[in-house]
Amino acid sequence: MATIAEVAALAGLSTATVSRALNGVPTVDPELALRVWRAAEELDYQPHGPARSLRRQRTAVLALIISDVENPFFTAIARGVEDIARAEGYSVVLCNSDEDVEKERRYLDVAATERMAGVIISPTAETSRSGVVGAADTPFVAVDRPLPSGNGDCVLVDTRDAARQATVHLAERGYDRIACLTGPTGLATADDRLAGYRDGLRETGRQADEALVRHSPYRADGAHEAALQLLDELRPPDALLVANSTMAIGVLEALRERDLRPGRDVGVVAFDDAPWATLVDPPLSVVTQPAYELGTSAATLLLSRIADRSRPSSTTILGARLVARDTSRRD
Amino acid sequence: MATIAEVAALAGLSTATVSRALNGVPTVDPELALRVWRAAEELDYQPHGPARSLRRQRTAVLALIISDVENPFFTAIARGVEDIARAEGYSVVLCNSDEDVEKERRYLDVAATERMAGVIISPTAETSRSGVVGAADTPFVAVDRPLPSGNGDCVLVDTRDAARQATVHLAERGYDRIACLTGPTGLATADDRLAGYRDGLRETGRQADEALVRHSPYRADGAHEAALQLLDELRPPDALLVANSTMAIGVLEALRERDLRPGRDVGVVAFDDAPWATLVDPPLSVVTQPAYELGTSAATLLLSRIADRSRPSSTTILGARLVARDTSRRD
DNA sequence: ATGAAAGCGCTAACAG
DNA sequence: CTGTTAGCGCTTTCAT
Repeated sequence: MATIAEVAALAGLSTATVSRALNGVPTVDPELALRVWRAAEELDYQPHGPARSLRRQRTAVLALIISDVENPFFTAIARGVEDIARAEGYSVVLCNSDEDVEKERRYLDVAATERMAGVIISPTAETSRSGVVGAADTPFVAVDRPLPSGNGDCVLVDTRDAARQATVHLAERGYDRIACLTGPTGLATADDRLAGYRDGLRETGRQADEALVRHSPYRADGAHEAALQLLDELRPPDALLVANSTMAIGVLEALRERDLRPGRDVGVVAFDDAPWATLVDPPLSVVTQPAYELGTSAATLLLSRIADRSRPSSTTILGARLVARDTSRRD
Repeated sequence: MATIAEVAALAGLSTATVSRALNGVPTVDPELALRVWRAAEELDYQPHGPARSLRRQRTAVLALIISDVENPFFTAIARGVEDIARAEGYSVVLCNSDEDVEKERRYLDVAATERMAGVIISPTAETSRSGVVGAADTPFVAVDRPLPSGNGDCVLVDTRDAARQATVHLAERGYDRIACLTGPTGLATADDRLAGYRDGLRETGRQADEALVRHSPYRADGAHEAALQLLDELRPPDALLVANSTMAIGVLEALRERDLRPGRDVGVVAFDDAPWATLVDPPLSVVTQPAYELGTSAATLLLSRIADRSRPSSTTILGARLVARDTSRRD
């Protein structure tokens, strides 16, 4: 592939002028600039990114590390991040940690090695233990879940309050034995939703009953099994608060297997307004989170941190909204 | 951040030895290697990727350019690619072209500029016009859709035959006026599915009727509108072949708005076995594509091309399978 | 087995 | 406004 030196030779100019022309430095004689452009075109010149990064000591790429590419919640975040980033001239690379500390660690390493400009990460449960992120000096912001250490920039959802609202809503709709199916202990969102559930129980004068709480990975199969267990108890719940939409799939399947109709037999509210939520029968009541805005806020925050690494760290908390549909209705 | 020179100084060795030790060259004295490792550890040394890439003239990152991160079909491909790539020591960066030639072009540029080792792309409808990919000399393979030019490595699904099967299936189940809701003209998968639909009509002795064909973007809203149009015709269809699962969402919504029950009133078969397909009422009949295998095959193919750029180009075609559930059943 | 030194392609002082 | 030149951090001959 052509180098800047070849372009310079063809244009009969120095590499410095070529570099300047190509980078749009305004002091270049327009006529020479034209010659440069033509020569570059002619040779099908492509700048050499690694060389440029080496020289400039910075890159224009951001890493976004999420735990599940297949979850619409995270892909919506990705869109938000992308939109902001590209407007500012950054590229975004999406990394899928799969809720696995090892993969996460590996991507963090790649980000450091490639000297990426910054990283937005939705930390896995155990990121905490290894202070990974804090160590590297790549700017970063946590999204959806704070770092265990609790410091650094982050943008979160007030998921605890949303869980509380959802629980109160179920209680008001006449459900009495409300269970909670949440994610793995240690994952902030899972813990918060559980806490909000307990807040809701307390608020409606209900006794917390540990037999009604189940943890499972944020996946359909785990939730399916957990739901089955719950439903097969001697005193099964009459309503379920489910911590994400992937889990909701497993839960709805379990209900069907037990011939229980959501809403009429067992109330259900799940986090995340998946595209299919209105298509299932009956339409699923959900807590909808501002995923896209989570992405735009995180990206904006990261860019300001990149611009000023000494700025005090900040936490943004966005609200979530209950969308009551028919799985939280008895009739 | 520490450089290799600092590590060398601390270890009391030359940078050459440090480089060798760090890269596991076997001729290094084990004791010196140990000293190197310790010094690197001590300084929290992170190799400088751009410098390494510049010197080595290659990188270990692959780009995967897909048209919709929110579509489970593509994210499944991504998983396949990732699994193969990481096993071979490559990282994968996911790029979302959003079915937009401009974004696609931009990512292709990034891949070229960053001298990525290769790219796997699901080309947008118009990639054809601009011979973009062929131009760059980054190795690439097309996945899911061939390049317009038709040359180069690719791995596809026999989607035309799958569409034919699905159409015949609908006919056999007693549906008579079968419509086809496909993607934009020019997108290979959209065209192929339409062609297969026509094959199926012919095979079952039916007349193709252009009034029963609709094109829309591969999105829920477009499909929703197109379905509504179709259903509001004087002689509406009694069955719908839908070209992907995102569109299926729009179609099912349209059906509900017109108070039509899938299966009983209007037969439906959609491409892609989305996670929610069994949850809707009644469970959705689908054509399931081997998305994950598409990803692994594409990655394997790309790696062999990287290893041997002169190898003859190849085309892999994987089969798809009809999964008949209840939306293609009258009773 | 180790070290010295060149050079990958680019940008940014600096000089003119 | 343009050219000369140094050097970013690393790997890899080439000597030793």
